[in-house]
Formats: sequence, C-alpha cells, structure tokens
Amino acid sequence: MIDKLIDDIQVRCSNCSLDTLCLPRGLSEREVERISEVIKRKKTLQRGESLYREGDAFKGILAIKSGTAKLIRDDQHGNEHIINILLPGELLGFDGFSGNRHSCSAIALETLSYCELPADDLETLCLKIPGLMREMFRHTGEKLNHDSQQIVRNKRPAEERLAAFLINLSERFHRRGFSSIEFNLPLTRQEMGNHLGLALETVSRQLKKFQDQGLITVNHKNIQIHDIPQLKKLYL
Amino acid sequence: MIDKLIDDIQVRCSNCSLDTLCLPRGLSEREVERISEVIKRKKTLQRGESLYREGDAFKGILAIKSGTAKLIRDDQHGNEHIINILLPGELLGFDGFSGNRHSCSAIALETLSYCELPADDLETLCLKIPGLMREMFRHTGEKLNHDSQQIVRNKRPAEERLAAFLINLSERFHRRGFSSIEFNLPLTRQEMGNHLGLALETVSRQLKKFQDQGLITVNHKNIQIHDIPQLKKLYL
DNA sequence: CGTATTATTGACTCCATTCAAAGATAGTGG
DNA sequence: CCACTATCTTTGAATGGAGTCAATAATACG
Repeated sequence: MIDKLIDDIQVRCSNCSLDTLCLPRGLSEREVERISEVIKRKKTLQRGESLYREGDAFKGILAIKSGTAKLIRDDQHGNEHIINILLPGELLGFDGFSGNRHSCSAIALETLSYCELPADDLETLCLKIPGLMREMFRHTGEKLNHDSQQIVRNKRPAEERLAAFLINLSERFHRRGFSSIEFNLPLTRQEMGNHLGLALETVSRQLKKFQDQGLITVNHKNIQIHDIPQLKKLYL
Repeated sequence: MIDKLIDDIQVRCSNCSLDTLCLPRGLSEREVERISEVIKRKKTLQRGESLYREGDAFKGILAIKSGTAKLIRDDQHGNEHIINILLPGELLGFDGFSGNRHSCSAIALETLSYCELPADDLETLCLKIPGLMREMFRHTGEKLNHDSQQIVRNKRPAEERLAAFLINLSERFHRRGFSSIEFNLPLTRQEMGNHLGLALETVSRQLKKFQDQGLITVNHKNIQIHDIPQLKKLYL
C-alpha cells in the first residue's frame, strides 16, 4: 500500500532527478505532466535479467532510472554483439519500431530500475502532444547517429576505439553528475571486446598500454583517467 | 508548361510505379492521396551530386524514384564511410531527425530522381494521418535494424561481408522487378570497400575468389550470381 | 588519342586474433 | 572464516587475415 504510493510519487517525471536528461528534457512542464500519467514504473532487475528479448513484441519505450544496461544482438555463431550501453536517463526500445518486434535484447548490467511509456499510449499521446512526437523523432535520430558513428569507429585501430569508448563513458557519466575522471566500468573485458569488436585480450593489453603511458589507472573495473586531452588526441 | 503538368502527374504517388515499395506501402489509398498533395518532385541529379550534405538543415524525408545513392559519413582522416546504399523506392533523410541537421551526406551514384516530403508538412501531416506517423516510426526502426546489423556483420571476415552484400543487393533488386542473378554494381571497388570496411584490393581479390569457385561471374561492374544458396551458406 | 580513373595482381608487413597457461577475484556453502 | 569453484583477467607466443605498397592493365572520358 505504502509502496504503491511511493511508486506513484516517484514515477512522476517532474519529481524524477533525471528530468533534465530523460524524455522530459525536450518537453514543457505541461507536457511532462501529461506523459507522467501513463508512464509506468517497472520492477527492479538484477544483473543478467532482461528488459526485453530479441523477438519480443514491442511494448513501449523504456527509460533507465538507475543502473546500466546493454543492448545486444546475437549472431548465428552464438556471439554477443553489444550495440550500445545505456546509462540512467537514456531511452531504449526503438529497435521494436519495425514490425512491432524487437530486433535486439536489452540486458541489465547491474541492479536496474526503469520506466515504460507503453506502446498503446505512445501513438495517441504523440497525437495529443506534438512535442512528444518531435522528441521521439529526435531520439530515434540520435540512435541512428550513434549507430553510424559506431560503424565508422569500428574500422579504426583498437587504440582509437578504446580511447573513444573511455572518453564517451566519461562524458556521459559527467552529464549524470558523476565524476568524469574516475568511474567503474559496467562491463567485463569480454563485453568491452564485444562492444568494440575486439578480443578480450586486446582490450586488456590496450588498457595496460594506456596505463603504462600514464593516461589512465586501471584497477579491475575501476578506471581513473589522468589525461583526457591526450586520450582524445588518439582518435580526434 | 507541359513539363510542369507531367511533373504534377508523376508526382502523385498513386501513379508512381514504386507505390508498393515506397512510403505508400504502409498507407491506405486515402492516406496516399493526402500525402501526394505535399510531396515534391525534385530535380534530377547526376553521379556525384548530393541530395544533402552533412551539416545541412533537415528539409524533409526523401524517396528515391530512380537511380541509386550512397549515404556517407566522412571521418577526420578524409576517408569516406558508406553507411548504406539506397535503391529506388527507399527512403532517406532520417539522419536529419536529431538537431534538425544531417549527420550524413547523401550522394547520387548515377543519374537519380527523387521526391521530398517536406519537413514543414511532416509534423502536421503526421498529426492528421496517424498511419503516416506509424510508417515514419517503422522506417526509422528499420534503419536502426539495418545499422545494427551492419555493426555485427562488419566484425565478420571479408568473405562473409562480401557474400552478404551481394545477396542483399540481389534481393533488393529482385523486389524492384530486376533480375536477382544479374545486375550492375552501382559502386566502385573502392566504394564497396568503404561500405564493407575492407581495402579495395581485398574486395577485388574476394570477388575473383568467388568467381574461381564458380559462385559468380564478375565483369567489371556486372555481376552474375550462379549459386545463391552457396553464397548464402558463407554467412548464414 | 591521350589522360584520368578504376581494377587487378603480387609481395611484404603488421595488427589483432587465437591458443595456452597462470593469476586474481568474487561468490558459495560447509 | 576459510576452502572451493566459477568467472574474469593478465600475459606470452605463434599465427593469420587483411592492409599497404607498388607496378601493371584495363576502361572511361573528354
């Protein structure tokens, strides 16, 4: 009973600490109020549990509230390919837009809570709230840009890919109020490899090389970045 | 004067031979009539001319009427990366959805004619024609799927990438009423390399290998596919 | 017909993968 | 609390696929 009340309060986007990052970012106060009425707070997941699986029916656009997730596709050889990493305030589910079936799976990388803008309401809501439609288009556009950027980046040498990945994480953590120079990788070496198109050994060796060069300090999943400009130089 | 009349007639989607492939595919007859009123027929382009350039303001969603185009991003080293190839009836421009600026350039690969659904009308039209909004979402979803598929495929060996590329072209030509076993590549070896993340020499060698294996016959840009199932086996 | 672009082919090189083994960490249950 | 196991990470050595360099050939174009 109390839990339900708390949920009702927390799910209001205007009370959410992520309102400057998440869907509300591009919406007016009134518009946020209206989408708040249909946004559903979903149950918390543990590492390894899925937000949705490839082939699932599209149920709605999701927003990470806390924790991180990976967006993956499995190939015919049983290898996992990580298309993207999702941080709090980021949206996912757009891969379900075509054919109303998801073409990717979304898996929690750690304890994760999230919200859902149900598919049923999405269309009606877009008609009533033009700002929402614009935001949906903008977000899909950003996803497209991310993917094409990824296609380009994956052709570069291991050193550049990893440098770009670290800086990208750093900047995204920073925008969420975390430190940009010290954070924990939400991924294993294997997963970083899957994301960057490298063998896990290559990731390990490359991290060590950055450390030997004094650019970073690696301690298992903990990363300290000492020289952001130098790291950026490697791929810019 | 006469030209203008012809244009007015041709631009009506219901009279267009591509109406089963292009935007009209997912729309009712009435809906097609309504979008026809705002669709603009654009002037014909020659090889190398651009439909839009990276950084350009988003002006609308485009549809290829005849000819082919490439969607590219240039990296910091002046290398061109081909994100996608566009055939008649296919839509492009979605990379302009975020920030109202294009993040890619679209360049004609041969003489090309195309239509435009202007950005100004897009939003109002989506509000009036729910089917159009659904179609826009579906198309962006398909673009996302294509890109993530590309990310996965680009990690595979050269042989698989090229086989998949040839079969993909074959099937898309087929859907447009062309032969699936004989067609002209709209790309140079260099461009195929740029698309598949390979050196042009690798493309050339790999094509020769397929030919030596009796899978295809290559004659400059002309390709004859002799054994589609075997070619598919290489990557499935 | 000459020039520029595009394609083929060979030889060499190198970056990243693969294979292999050892070391470290976290989680589990006795 | 510690042993035990599974998972993850590091490091080395060898291999190989594709890139680079270079020269030639073929084609398209003005």
